[in-house]
Amino acid sequence: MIGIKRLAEHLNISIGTVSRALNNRPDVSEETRQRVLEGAAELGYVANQSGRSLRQGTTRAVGFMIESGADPGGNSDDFFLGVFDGAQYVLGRHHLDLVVLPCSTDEDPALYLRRMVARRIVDALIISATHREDSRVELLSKAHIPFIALGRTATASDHPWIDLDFEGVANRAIDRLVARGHRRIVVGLPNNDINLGFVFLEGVRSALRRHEIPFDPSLIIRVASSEAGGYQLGNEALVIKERPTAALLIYELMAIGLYRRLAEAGLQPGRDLAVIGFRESPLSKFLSPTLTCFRVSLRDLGISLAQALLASMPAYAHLYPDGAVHKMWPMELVEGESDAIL
Amino acid sequence: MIGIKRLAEHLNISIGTVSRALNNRPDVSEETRQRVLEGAAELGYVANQSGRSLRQGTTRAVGFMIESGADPGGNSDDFFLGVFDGAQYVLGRHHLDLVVLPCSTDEDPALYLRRMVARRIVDALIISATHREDSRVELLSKAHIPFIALGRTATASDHPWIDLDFEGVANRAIDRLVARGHRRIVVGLPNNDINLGFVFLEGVRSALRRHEIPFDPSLIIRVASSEAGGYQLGNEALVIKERPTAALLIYELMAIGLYRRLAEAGLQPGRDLAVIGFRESPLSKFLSPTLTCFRVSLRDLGISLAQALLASMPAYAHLYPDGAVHKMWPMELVEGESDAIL
DNA sequence: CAGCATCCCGTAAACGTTTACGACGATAAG
DNA sequence: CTTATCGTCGTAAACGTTTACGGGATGCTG
Repeated sequence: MIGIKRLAEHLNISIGTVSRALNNRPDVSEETRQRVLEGAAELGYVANQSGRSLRQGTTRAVGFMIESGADPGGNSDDFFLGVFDGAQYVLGRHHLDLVVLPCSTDEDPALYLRRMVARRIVDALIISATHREDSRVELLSKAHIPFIALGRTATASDHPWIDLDFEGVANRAIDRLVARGHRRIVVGLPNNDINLGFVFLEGVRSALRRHEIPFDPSLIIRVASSEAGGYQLGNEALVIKERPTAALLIYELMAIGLYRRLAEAGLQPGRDLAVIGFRESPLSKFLSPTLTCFRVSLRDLGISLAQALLASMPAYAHLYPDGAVHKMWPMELVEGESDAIL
Repeated sequence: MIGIKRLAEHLNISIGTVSRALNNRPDVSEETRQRVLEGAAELGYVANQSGRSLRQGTTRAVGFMIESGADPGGNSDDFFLGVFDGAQYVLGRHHLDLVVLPCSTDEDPALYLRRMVARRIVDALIISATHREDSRVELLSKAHIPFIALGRTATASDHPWIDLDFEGVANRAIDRLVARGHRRIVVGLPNNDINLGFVFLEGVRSALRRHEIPFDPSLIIRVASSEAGGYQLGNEALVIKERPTAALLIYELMAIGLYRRLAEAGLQPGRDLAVIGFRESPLSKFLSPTLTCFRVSLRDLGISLAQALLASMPAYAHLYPDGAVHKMWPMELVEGESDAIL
């Protein structure tokens, strides 16, 4: 593979000048710059990032960490692809590449991330699925590595984050169900310590308080964020004495499982049990009955994430003067047939 | 961030010795090696990959390219996560990291890949969704960059690839439908030049030939690999004179759309139209009626891909003496209710 | 005791960039 | 004519590693 040295002697120019020409520095004549660019194209020269990183202490790439192994199927993955798309759009304008870092199964995620930064694979990070107490945000903050979290932590500190407004949305969902006459509402939460579960629950409790409905802990059911979890939730919900009339599910996959369990019991969602699920997915409107849920505009979310990340990177902060962001991301109600009037 | 030099003077050892100790070279005493390891742990030293890459000409990472923007929702993405998981398992044993390279929307994929290798982001590549004529395999072959393709190309040459056995599976599906009395079978193919569409069609034609059923081009319908595409396929299928009695769909998302279109026409899949879809996804068994489809063990596929890739990398080839691989990946029938007897 | 092999370890070059610094010629100002 | 300014370019150091090479100490053999 050809380096800058070979390119320089091919053109009979010093390598310093070649470098300056390629990097659009001012102190090189327009004529030689053209020669250099043509020569580079001709020889197929592309800068070796190792050398560049070593000198500049910076790689032009940011990492996006997804949770792959941990919770398979937990998020139907149009989510990530949509967010990617937006983030990549913004980062691409700055010639930054976006690489995806899978969550290694047998390594501490925080250490893995530190390693990827120290190895100069990426300069900055987008992390998602933050847990209640998340070792990643602690380590990244302490190490002063630029990052943004999709999701808060319990001790939401001063690092930049954007979080889906699960609290607000839980409130609106409860309002809607109560307005339709429901008072016993079962709530499906994830059975791990992912933070949005707690946020969601908080929203439910505050809404119930507003409507002066006593909080019944037996209506809170924690299951896997999967179809199987939804099925199990159905199992547990059906044996609750004083049967609930509505269900609020934090993942749309749970809805599929719940639908199935209800069908087995000869019950029909939307008639025998009102169902509201988060988040809208490609499935939602092909379920029967169609699922009432909340939509988040994925691409815009990715764009905002990338912008907030850039704002927290010293080299780009001046372009995004709003500074590091703490933002609640709104979600929009999508009416389906699954939450009937009592 | 602390480098090897600081670590060396902290220990009063030369940096050469420190490097040798960390890399498990033989010519360093066991005692000093221990001291070095302890010191590294104490100071939190982790090798800078830029320096290492520059010296060795190698980064310990391989890239996995997915198609993100091009065909949104084309593959429901449990597919990629499953394959990842397997690939990462194998690569991790060799201390290789796996990074995902999204398919940039506004850049030629082949050039993008070349850039990622030249920039020393990755050493080798796994590419997927190969097209009929794929500029990526041409460029990567020519540049002697180690890679493996998930999917053949039209001019399937001597580069390593693993391909889902769409031809065999098309044969089995046709056999099954014919055995159940169907003779007019509509086939849903993707409307781009992704190679598996052609392979699939080839399988269909050979099966029809075996059963001495004339090939009717009007039964081949090319649509987007999405739910919307399936709906459109339904539109077109319903107006075919001499109505087909069965449908073979290359993507399971098409099945959802087709189901919907049939419902609107008052028809029921599995009774009025037999449906077989590829590939099994989390959805398949929650459709009603459940979808007959074919299963591929994703994790094993990822494992095989990684092994074949390693076999084609000079530094690892000796560990996988089977050499570069051309392999057809088997798929297993999952019986559902959607392909009725005529 | 000379000679030799062995075991460790230090020295320094090399990888491909970027960039501070200085040099050179040409032009403008005094 | 001298001096300052400016535009352009070459030189060389630096980034953090790895590794070929050589050298000193030690033990062994003859």
